[in-house]
Amino acid sequence: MDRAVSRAFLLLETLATAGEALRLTDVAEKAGLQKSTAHRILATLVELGYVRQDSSGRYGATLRTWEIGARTASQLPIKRVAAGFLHGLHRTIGETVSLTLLSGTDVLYLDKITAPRPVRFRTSVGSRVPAVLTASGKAILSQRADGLDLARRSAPQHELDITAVDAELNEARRRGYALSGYSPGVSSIGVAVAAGGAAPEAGLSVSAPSERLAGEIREHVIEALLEAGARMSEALARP
Amino acid sequence: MDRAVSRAFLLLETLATAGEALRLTDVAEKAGLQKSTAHRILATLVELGYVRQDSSGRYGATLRTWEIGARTASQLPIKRVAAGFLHGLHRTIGETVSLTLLSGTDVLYLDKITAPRPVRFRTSVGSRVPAVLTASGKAILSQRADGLDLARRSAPQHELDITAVDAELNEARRRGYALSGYSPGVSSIGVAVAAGGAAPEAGLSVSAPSERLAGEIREHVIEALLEAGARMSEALARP
DNA sequence: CTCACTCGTTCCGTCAGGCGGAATTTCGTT
DNA sequence: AACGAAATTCCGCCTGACGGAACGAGTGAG
Repeated sequence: MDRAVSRAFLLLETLATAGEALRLTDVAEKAGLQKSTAHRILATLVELGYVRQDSSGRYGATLRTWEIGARTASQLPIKRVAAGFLHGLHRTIGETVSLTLLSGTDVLYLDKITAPRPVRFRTSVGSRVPAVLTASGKAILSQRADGLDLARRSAPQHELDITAVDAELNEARRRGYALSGYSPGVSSIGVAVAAGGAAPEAGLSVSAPSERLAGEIREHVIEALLEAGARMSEALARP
Repeated sequence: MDRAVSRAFLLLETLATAGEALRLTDVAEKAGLQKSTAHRILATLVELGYVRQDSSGRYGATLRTWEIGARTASQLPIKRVAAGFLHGLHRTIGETVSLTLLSGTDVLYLDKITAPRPVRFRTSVGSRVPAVLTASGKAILSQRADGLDLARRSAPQHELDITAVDAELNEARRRGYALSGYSPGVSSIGVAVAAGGAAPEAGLSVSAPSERLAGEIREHVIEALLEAGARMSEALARP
């Protein structure tokens, strides 16, 4: 295991997470490296274009990482296939629609079309949330053999009642969709998407202020989601 | 300059660009590395979670890079500030609107809201296009002292007539916006955004099939863009 | 069924180059 | 000018990266 390589990525992640440019001393300390070591590796990263140094000497991540990451993401078949369905849902419903992907016990927000009437909740594309806390995540878990296990593994950190989660997943499996409201005042409805009979890994969800997802609108949204989920699963099955 | 580090990123970029999973032999060859060296570094990247190996042994980039890249991008002040203006433009115009950032002689697509009526041209978020070929890029160049130089530096690869470009940039500077149609059938209109009197680095643009950007609609779009550009520049000036 | 070929993986002797403590330079401050 | 703090460079030690070669697993042809 190449030490310099793992340290380089450690530094890069440190800078990307920091948000602001950091001084060498702080980067080194956060990463637990010797100053001279951090300096040498950072110089390499600067030369490669992944990091830049501002005029005051502070180090920050460039958009290079984002750029090559975007290349990976844009080539994902699931993202290509989903684009049309996301637009369709957004057009008929008019609220924020998201595409999520199961990643470990979390759900990763792969894509999103935000509502014209902006909602103040921040789950930006690229962010990671425990699957069991989200609507699409629950929908995915509900249709997987290891769903409850995945929920349990992220449970300790969130003081979940596993019995209640189990009941909720059963309910979701029965209905075909799942609900969530872990962010106060915001409701979500999610469905799972599976490629050709396999265990689902992706999900679609609609989020909006709770009052805008009530009554008959709610039924309408559920219907649209179920259809989009089914059609997208179908589209994924035959490449 | 840590050799292993630069090789690790070389391999990562190779995989991210490839789109499909690659065999060790091919990765090594594309990157110009010895098989055993590539193997060792790839094993490190797998351990770190940036690369994964499918059941047939092929290597592919994971979404890890995308994830930490997204973290960097989402923290960019310019992206936060632009979000509202992009939505505003999209709502009033109804066509695809983009946020671009000058990066060397290229323009980087930082964010985008695509039209409900989908247009078939692929400049996805994260992609890179020579600034002098795009509307927002020309708008940016037209307001920079080094604009013509930047255009010239990317010119040889694109057989540009520098005299014509110079004239076009002057025209754009005079009007405050720039046009483009390098993709046949698609027209774009772009304006520059500058933070507090400094040389502009960002741009806003509207793209649509040429026939939808004609006549009085066109005037309407230009007006909206000019106002959004000015207001956004203003918003960037006071942090 | 066997042979031949290819590709992934592992081994290992060599030595380049990563390591980090310390020295030096740079920068900002009083 | 002088001080302190931080960035950068230096340099001797020695680890761990390197890559050619050997090995093993898988595959297809005969």
